[in-house]
Amino acid sequence: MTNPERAFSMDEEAGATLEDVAQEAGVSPATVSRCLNNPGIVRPQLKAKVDAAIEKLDYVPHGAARSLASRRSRLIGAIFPSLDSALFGGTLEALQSEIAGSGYTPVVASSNYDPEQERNHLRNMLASGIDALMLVGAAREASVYRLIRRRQVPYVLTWVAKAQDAHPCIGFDNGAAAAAVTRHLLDIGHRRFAMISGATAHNDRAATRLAGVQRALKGRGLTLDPTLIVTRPFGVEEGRAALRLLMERDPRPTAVICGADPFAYGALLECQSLGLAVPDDLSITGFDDMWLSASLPPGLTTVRTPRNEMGTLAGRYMLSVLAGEETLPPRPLDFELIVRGSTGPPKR
Amino acid sequence: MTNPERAFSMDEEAGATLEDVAQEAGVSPATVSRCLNNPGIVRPQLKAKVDAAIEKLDYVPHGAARSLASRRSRLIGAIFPSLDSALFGGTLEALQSEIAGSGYTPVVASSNYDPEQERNHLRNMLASGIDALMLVGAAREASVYRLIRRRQVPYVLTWVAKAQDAHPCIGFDNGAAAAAVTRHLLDIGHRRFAMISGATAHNDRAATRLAGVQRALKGRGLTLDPTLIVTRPFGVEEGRAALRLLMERDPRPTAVICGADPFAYGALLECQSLGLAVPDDLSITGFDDMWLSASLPPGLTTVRTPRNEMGTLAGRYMLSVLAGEETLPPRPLDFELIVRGSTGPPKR
DNA sequence: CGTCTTCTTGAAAGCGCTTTCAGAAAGCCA
DNA sequence: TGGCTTTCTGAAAGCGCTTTCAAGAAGACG
Repeated sequence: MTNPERAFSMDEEAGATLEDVAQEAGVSPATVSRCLNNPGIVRPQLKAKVDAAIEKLDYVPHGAARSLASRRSRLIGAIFPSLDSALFGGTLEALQSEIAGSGYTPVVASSNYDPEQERNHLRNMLASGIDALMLVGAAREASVYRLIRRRQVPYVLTWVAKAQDAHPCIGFDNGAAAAAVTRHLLDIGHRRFAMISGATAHNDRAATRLAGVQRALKGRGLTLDPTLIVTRPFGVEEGRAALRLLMERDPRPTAVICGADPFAYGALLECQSLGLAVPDDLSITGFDDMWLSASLPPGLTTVRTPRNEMGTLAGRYMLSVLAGEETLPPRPLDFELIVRGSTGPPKR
Repeated sequence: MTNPERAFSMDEEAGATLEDVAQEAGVSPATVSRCLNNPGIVRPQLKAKVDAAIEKLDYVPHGAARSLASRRSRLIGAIFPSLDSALFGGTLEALQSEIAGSGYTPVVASSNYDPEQERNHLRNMLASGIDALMLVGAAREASVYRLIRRRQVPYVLTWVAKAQDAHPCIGFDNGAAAAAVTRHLLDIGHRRFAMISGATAHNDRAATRLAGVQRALKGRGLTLDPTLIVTRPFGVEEGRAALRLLMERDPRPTAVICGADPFAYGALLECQSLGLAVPDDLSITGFDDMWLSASLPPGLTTVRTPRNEMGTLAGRYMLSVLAGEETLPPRPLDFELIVRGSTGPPKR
């Protein structure tokens, strides 16, 4: 057990074990363990000795051993569709801050919007024994959820307000948000709409946003002309290209609803190139209120989504479930319609 | 917030263990273990039986037990200064893709550019038994490196080309990149420079970039007027504010070098507000070639940094060290000066 | 001052897996 | 076919920690 060498050199290679600490402090391993996990029940005097020994030996508990014995890994998995836009970064960062205080660490993966990759990462994470799991969106095969349930891992879906099978969700209503944007445009007089949407195939957020727009239009007796729906991967350049395409339609739309801010940035920039005045010739809206939306002239009308809050609450929710508390995910979070200069009454 | 039906029961419905698999397949646990870790050495016939048993029982190895016995966690730590800009997201995503194939998963944390937080996360990660570690930048207290070395955890620093104490680095020369930008401006005739820099306190990348600019100027017998150096937290609005400030100087600079693209985006937008023509009235440069740099008129002259490549190579380096191969980190990676419309000869 | 609780503590049994080590099986050569 | 080497397999000993369980110490009470 104890390495005899270590008695002589403090800087031995192997880290000190709990047993070493026990010996140093003159107590049993059990007591040291208790000091670490349940300090309340050990006599202060002993605890002080143990703390001193820990300090002296620079002891760090061995996570795997701990997990094995306690059946908890203190790891929380998080799988995002992508990490290299600022979109999910905020959620991840908030999640991380929230759980760090409780000694949990997130393990993360990016699925590149690919269900297959997501499933692989999930398998991997389950094998490494994550205690809880955060996913984005609800659209995935039932077998994936079965896998999770089977392992009894608490999980939460983010970026969506509700899912079909009563999965716990922490998010906002994408459809309502898209509808709100649409109604704003309707209210100021627009009648001919176009939409630049992210791919809806495995992305229920994109799909729901599109549906929200359509629903709002239908509520006023209008429909979204299918030739005025352009579906693209997310990106500024994609937004530019999409706008150029839309401007070739006849008659042109007077408002372009973008399913994500980067599209809208591209659209705004392309208008500038084409010499179109925003909002007089064309109104443009975004989605998410990302970092440039306030700054890019004339200011982007968009929906502020609670992306940090979702991370925080998802973390809090999982911690609470892990603590054995009876927990219900909060009701759908609020979004906020931010009206800026990129929308106005149609002038034609 | 409570519910009689608990969302999840904490009762363990134990999953199949390796021993169950062994029994099902009629072999010893050792053989099953070998099938998992070293399939080559077990007779195909037996392996088939084992595979069938694994399939049948839907067996997933227990990560903690595995780690404990093998002394490897298959976890690789990565601590970033921030995650909610797109800057480090690309590095993380690339790292993740690179190591995923080898069965490793990244555990990540964000330090918010705060050494204290970084240290805490590091402790946490060491405790959870990461096999390797990726950090950003080299500037941190020696005690932090001691902590890592003590645990014998292979590590690599990214976003820097070299560090004082021969830490393994995978990155590019920030100073040379900044100098390249500066020389470009010098070459087209600029003589009066300003800089918008990130905080240099615990950020050696920012510090090195600033130093690179100063070095390049000194090479041509010029200096950077201290009143023309504005230090700000990264952000578009901060860039705007900084530019406004700089335009109040007399005489005005003819070129503003930004230590990061978001600053430059803000600066460009503020010029637009102020009615300044870029590049005729003012040349502006950025750093990192982020997603909007090509699109934001008139196109931002900037330095393309190998942010994905750093993630990939850092992953590859760590895997290679973990595989016991003798590995040298690659020589400093290339950056690329991208000249776009935001720079031109001073017209005044 | 003895008995009954209530707190603390230590001994010991694992948690599920990997990995020697030694033995069995199979292959090889004469 | 016998003796030797080379594969392959199984038994068993942990990896470092948590967590019963029972015993000892300390306090409460008559």
